[in-house]
Amino acid sequence: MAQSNGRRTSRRGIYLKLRQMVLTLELPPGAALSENELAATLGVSRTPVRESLILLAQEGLVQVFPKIGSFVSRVDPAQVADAQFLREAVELASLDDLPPEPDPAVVEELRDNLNRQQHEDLGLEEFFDLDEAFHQGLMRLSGHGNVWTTVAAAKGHLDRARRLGLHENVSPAVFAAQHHEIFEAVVGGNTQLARTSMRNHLRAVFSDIERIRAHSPELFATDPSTVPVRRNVVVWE
Amino acid sequence: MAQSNGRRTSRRGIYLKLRQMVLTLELPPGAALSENELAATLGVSRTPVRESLILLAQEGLVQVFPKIGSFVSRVDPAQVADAQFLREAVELASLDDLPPEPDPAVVEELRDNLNRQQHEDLGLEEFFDLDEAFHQGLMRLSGHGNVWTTVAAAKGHLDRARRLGLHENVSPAVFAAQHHEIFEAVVGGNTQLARTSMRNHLRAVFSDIERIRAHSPELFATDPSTVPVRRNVVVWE
DNA sequence: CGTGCAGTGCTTGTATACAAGCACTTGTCG
DNA sequence: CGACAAGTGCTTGTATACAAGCACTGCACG
Repeated sequence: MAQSNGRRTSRRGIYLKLRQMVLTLELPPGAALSENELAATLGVSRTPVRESLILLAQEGLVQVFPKIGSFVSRVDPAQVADAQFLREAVELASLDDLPPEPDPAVVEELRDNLNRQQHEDLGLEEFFDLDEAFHQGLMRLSGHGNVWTTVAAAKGHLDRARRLGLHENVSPAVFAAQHHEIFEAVVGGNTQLARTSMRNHLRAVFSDIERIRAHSPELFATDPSTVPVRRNVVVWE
Repeated sequence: MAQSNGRRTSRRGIYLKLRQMVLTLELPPGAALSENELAATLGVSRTPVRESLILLAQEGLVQVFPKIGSFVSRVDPAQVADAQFLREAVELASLDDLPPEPDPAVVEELRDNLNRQQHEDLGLEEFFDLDEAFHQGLMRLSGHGNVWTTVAAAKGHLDRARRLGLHENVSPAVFAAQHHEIFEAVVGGNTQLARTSMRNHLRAVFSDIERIRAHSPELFATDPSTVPVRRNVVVWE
């Protein structure tokens, strides 16, 4: 329910850019962020950078330690589980509010989305974008499109865990098929089938994460608050 | 899932104070907020005040119009409905995850909470605090206590609408009784009854709001973005 | 060789200065 | 009298300066 008015400020752009970089793991979990360094790189002053980091910190994607440093937060399994519970509760409840006659425009949009998911040479980021749009479209179908904003803001840790998973192996094809199954149940008016399909889909996504955690534990937070490590000062020349 | 580390900064205190004032309607919907004025009142510089307002803006409690002004956002019926849907979905789903043997400590805490709700001379703010703690306690019972943080952050508009409602008339006694009903069903292990009780309770809270909206429409937002009005410059002496 | 302590360079938090713009007031001119 | 334009005072956005503190380096001394 972020209420940002459309005015263009440099902060807005920086916030979106950093957020994207964190979610896509271009800025990996644990990476050190320096307000000064980011400001220099982006060609602005500390102020808009700092304000962006504060917003990201409130979302849980960044941790700020006063007088020490700012870091991309490690993927917290507890927050992943919380986000999983949240999205499952919301998306399933949304299915109960589907109208008898869904908006044809949205249905068409979803159908087009599914077609694109089946393309052979689909990049990972493209798939994630389509996945996001698909789930949000379903929420819009039941009139709760804006609630997706809240869910999306809360599932940053889950999204990063998913990207870790799909980076390893596993083609998106399986998930695309599940999307299709959900869609057919929805347009067919079979709410019960839609619910079970959706639940299975979301749980499958979730179970993938546990596998990854055993594989790459260093990207996950172990203790509730892992100790921040100031990076060594490296001087070039 | 706000990830604020415990370090004490003046921003933290200011943010919490302003948030409280907005939620309790001490700063009423539509009120103009000036960064300079707030800074002077609180005895700090613009910086921590400004950063607090940015956070409140992201929560939707404040609207910032560059070069024009900052305002406490009017209660948006759409956001109230969104929050209602969100909390209902989450709280009902949480009941499904109740363990066979609930944590005795939390159960005791809830029982104590309910006792306090029955006090005759209970102030409104005290009731709201108890109400908040009760619902959060139920979530902790099923292991989803942290998800409540996300829900709480998203339901600012709903909370303000509720306060408008209870300011008018209606004693909290009715809601306290519903709390009791839910609690008994939970400790009795009757999940189905708990669900229906919870749903009825939340819907009762929600229906109260529609009544208020007809009564005091000026506090609600009408258009998606109501036009901000710069307050007239008043000079004393 | 080991230990302690000052020094250095970074970090974020806060305060302040300047820039850009909206809305209203007021003066001036037709 | 009416209308237009410059002026005034506020607003937030951005840039910069200073304050406080952590972590490490490296030297001095026992």
